[in-house]
Amino acid sequence: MTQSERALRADAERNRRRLLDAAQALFRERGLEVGVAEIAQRAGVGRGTLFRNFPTKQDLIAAIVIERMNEATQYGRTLLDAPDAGEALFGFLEEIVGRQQLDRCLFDAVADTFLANQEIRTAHAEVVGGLEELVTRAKEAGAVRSDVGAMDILMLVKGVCEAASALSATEPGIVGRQLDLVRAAISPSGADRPLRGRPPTLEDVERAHPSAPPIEAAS
Amino acid sequence: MTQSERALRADAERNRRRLLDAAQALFRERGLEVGVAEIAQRAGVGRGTLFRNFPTKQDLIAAIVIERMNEATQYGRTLLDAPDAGEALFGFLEEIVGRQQLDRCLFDAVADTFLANQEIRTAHAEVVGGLEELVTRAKEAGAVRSDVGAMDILMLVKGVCEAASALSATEPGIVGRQLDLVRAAISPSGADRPLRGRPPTLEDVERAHPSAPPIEAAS
Amino acid sequence: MTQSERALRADAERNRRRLLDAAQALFRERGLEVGVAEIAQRAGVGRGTLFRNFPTKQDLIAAIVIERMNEATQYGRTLLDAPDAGEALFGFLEEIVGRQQLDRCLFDAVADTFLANQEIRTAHAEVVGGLEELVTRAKEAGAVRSDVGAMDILMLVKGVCEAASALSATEPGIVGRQLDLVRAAISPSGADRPLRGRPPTLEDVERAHPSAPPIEAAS
Amino acid sequence: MTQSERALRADAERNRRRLLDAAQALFRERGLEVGVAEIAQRAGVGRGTLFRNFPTKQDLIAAIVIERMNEATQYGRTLLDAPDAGEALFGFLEEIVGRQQLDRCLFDAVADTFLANQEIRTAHAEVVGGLEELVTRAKEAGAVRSDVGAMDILMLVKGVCEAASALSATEPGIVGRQLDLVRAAISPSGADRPLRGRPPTLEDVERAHPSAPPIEAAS
DNA sequence: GATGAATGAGTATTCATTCAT
DNA sequence: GATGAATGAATACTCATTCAT
Repeated sequence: MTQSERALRADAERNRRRLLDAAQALFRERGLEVGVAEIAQRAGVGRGTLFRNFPTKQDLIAAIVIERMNEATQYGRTLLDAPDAGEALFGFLEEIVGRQQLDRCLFDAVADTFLANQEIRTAHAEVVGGLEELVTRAKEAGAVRSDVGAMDILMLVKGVCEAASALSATEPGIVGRQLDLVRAAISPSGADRPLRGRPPTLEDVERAHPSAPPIEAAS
Repeated sequence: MTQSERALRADAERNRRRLLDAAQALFRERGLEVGVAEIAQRAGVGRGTLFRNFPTKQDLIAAIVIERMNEATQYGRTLLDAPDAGEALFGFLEEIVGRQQLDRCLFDAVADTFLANQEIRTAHAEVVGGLEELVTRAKEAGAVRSDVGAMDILMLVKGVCEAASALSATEPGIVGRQLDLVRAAISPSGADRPLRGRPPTLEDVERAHPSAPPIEAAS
Repeated sequence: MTQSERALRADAERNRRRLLDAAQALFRERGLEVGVAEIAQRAGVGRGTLFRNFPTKQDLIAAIVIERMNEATQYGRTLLDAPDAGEALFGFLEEIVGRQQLDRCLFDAVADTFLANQEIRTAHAEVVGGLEELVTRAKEAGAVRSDVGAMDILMLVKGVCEAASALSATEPGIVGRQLDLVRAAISPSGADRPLRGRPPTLEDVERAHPSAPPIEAAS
Repeated sequence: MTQSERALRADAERNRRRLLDAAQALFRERGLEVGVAEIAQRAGVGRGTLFRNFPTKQDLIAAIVIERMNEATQYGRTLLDAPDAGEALFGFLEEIVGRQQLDRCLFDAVADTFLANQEIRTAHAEVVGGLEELVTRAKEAGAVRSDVGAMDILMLVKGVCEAASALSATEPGIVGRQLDLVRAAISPSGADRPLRGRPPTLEDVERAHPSAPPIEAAS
C-alpha cells in the first residue's frame, strides 16, 4: 500500500513539476496570455490534471512566483557567510535582477494581486528578510549608507528589473551599469545629502495591497 | 459646402477629443480592461465612430500616450531657462514620475509594443531629447556626474515610477525619497567609482524593440 | 434617420424573434441542455447576437416563459365574456395545460428561480389574476364550489400538466380525463366534505420563493 | 478463503450502503448537481468504488429511487388489512406525497428515463399494484367512485407532489388541502358527471416511455 | 477490491472589430 | 460621417468516467 501510494504520489508530483515547467517556459516565451490548454498539452497531461493541481490559472502563476522567490531566499542565505558583505549584497541584487528578467511577466501579473495571496506574502517576506540581513551586514562593513533600508533598495532594484527587461536582450551590460548606479545611490559617499522621509518597511508595502487580511487569505 | 465641411471637421475633432478624454478617464479609473463599448458610450459617440478615429484599441491607447509624452516634452522646454540647472532636472524628473503614475496602465500597455509605433517613437525621442538638454546643463552646472547619460537617468526614473505606482497611494512620500536616491546615484560625489559600460543611447533602446520599421532600419 | 433607425430596429427585432423561436423549438425537442451555440446557429445569427439580446441563457429562458404566460393571460381575457362561466373556466384550464405541455422544460427550469425574476413574477401574477376572475364568475354561476381558490385550482392543474407531459404523447385523452377529475374536485357537489386549511393565495406562492425582494429583483 | 470472501462481501455491502446514504443525503440537501466526487468523499470511499457499485451516476440515482419505491410498496402492504379501506387509501396517498417531497429531485431526474430502466419499471409496477389493491378495496367500501383507476389517482397525486414541493416549506398545510381535493375528485359523490376516456393503465404509462426494452416490446 | 489521479469533451460568456443602414 | 447591431474566435473551468497502481 505504502509503496503504491508513494508511486502514485511520485507520478502526481512529476506531473506537477511538468506543469510548472511547461507553464514557466510558455510564460517566458509568450507571456501570460497563453491558454491553460496549451500549457497542459506542453506538459503532456490532460486539462483536468492541470486543474487538479492548480484550481485556477492564478494559482499556477502564484506557484511559479513562489518557487522563484524561495530560490532567491535560498541564494540570499548562501551569501550570509561571504567575507565581503558589500559584495555579497551587490551580488545578491545582480542575481535577483537576472532571475526576475526571465519571469518578468509573472511578477507583473501578480503585481496587483501580489500580496493578497498569503503564500506569496510569506515568500516575499522571506526574501525581504534575507535582504535585510545582507543590508545590515553591508552597512556594518561600511559599504552602504546607514539611512537606507532594505525596501528602499528593493524598490530601486525592481526599477532596474523593469529597465533591464526592456533592454537586456540587446544591451546585456545595462544591468550591471544600472546596478552600479544603485550602488552609487546607496553608497556612504552619497550620504552627504539626506533622504526625504523614512525607510519604507515591508509593512508599508503590504499595507499598500488592499485585499489581504492575513487570516482569510486562504480562499 | 466649405462651411459644412468645416462644421463636420469641427464635429469630428470634438468627437476625437471626447474619445480621448473618456478613454483616459476610464483607463485611469479601472485600467486598460475597460471595453471600447464603454469608452464610446462615455464619450457619447457610437462604437463605429471610435473605430473611425482609432482603428484599434491600441491606437487609442497610443494616442493618449503620445499626448502625455508631448506634454512632458513641453514641460521640459519650460525648464530650459531655469536658473538652477540641477533643480530644473530634478524637478523635471519628479514631474514625469507624477504624471506617469496617473496613467500607469497606459505605459504598461505600450511597453512591449512601445517603439514599434513610429509616432510613439517620435514623441519618445522628443522627451529624451529634452531630457538630454536638461542633463547636459545640469552636468555643466556640476549637479550631475559626467559619466551618466540621459537614458541612464530615464531608466532609473522608470523604475521609480514602478515603485511609486505600487506604494504612492499609501506612502506618498516614497516618490521623493526614491528620487533622492536617484539624485545620489547621479551626483558627482558618487562618481569616485566608475560605472560599467557606456551610457545607453536612445538608439539602444529603440533597437531593443523588435518591430522597428523595416524601411529605416538600413540607416 | 428615423427610417434607418426603424430599419435597424426591425432587423434587430427579427433577430430577437428568431432567437426566441429557435430556442423554443430546440428546448422543446431536446430540453434545456441544448447549448447557446446551437440556438444561435439555428436562429441564423452569431453567438454574440444572442448574448446582446439575452445576456444570459436564463434570460432567454425567462423571456420565453414570459411570452407564454402573457399569451395565457390574453387567452384568459377573451373568456371573460363567455356566456357559460363554468365552461369558460374549464376551457381555460384545458388550454393552459395544452400550452404548458409544449414547453414543459422551460417551466421546470424556472421553477426554482421562478419568482425571483420580477418580470416573471409580474407575468405570473397576471395569469393568476385572470384565473381569479374566471373562478369568481364560475362560482357565481354555481359551477365551482365556493371554498376553493384560484391557486387551489392552479396547483391541481399544474399537477395535470405534469401527468400530461408524461403521457399525452401516447394517450392524448389523458388530459381531458384528468381535467374531468379536477372538475369533480372543485364542483359544488363535492363540497359536502370541507377542505382543510384555507385557500392559498398568490402571496403564499410568491413567499415560498426565497430570493425576491421586489425592488432589488432587477439584477 | 470463504471467510475472507465473506468479509469482502460484507465490506462491499457496507460500501454500497454508505454510498446510497451519502448520495441520498447530499441529493436532498443540494439537489442532483452534487458531484460524484463529493458523494464518494462523504461515503468515505474512493471514487472508483462508487463506479464499481454504480457504473453511472444515473445508476446511483436509480438505485435510490428503487429503494424508495420498494419502501412505498412495503408501506402499502401494511395498509391492506386496515379496517377502513377508504382511510387506508387516503393515508397511503398522504404518505407517498410526504415521501416524494423529500427526494423530489430524484424523481425529477428519472422522470424522463423513468421506465427505460427495467428495475425501476418493476419497482414502479409493484407500487402501482399495491395501490390498485387499495383502490379496489376503497371502491368496495364505497369510498371511491368506481370509474377511476389507480393510475388516475396516481397521476393526481403526482401533481400534488409537484405543488407540495413548491409550497410545503412555507405552507405545510397545503398538502392536506390538495389531498382533500383529490378525495373530492374521486369520491362517489362526484360521479354524477362521467369522466372522459377510460382509466389509464400501467401499460399506458410504460408505453409512453420511448426506450422500453426492445425484446419484450412484442408481447 | 479499492483507490484517486488523470482525462478531455463540453459550456457560457466576453469583446475587439466590421459593416449594413 | 455616424451609428450600433452583428460577429465569432477565444478562454477558463467542470465533472462524469476510466485506469494504472
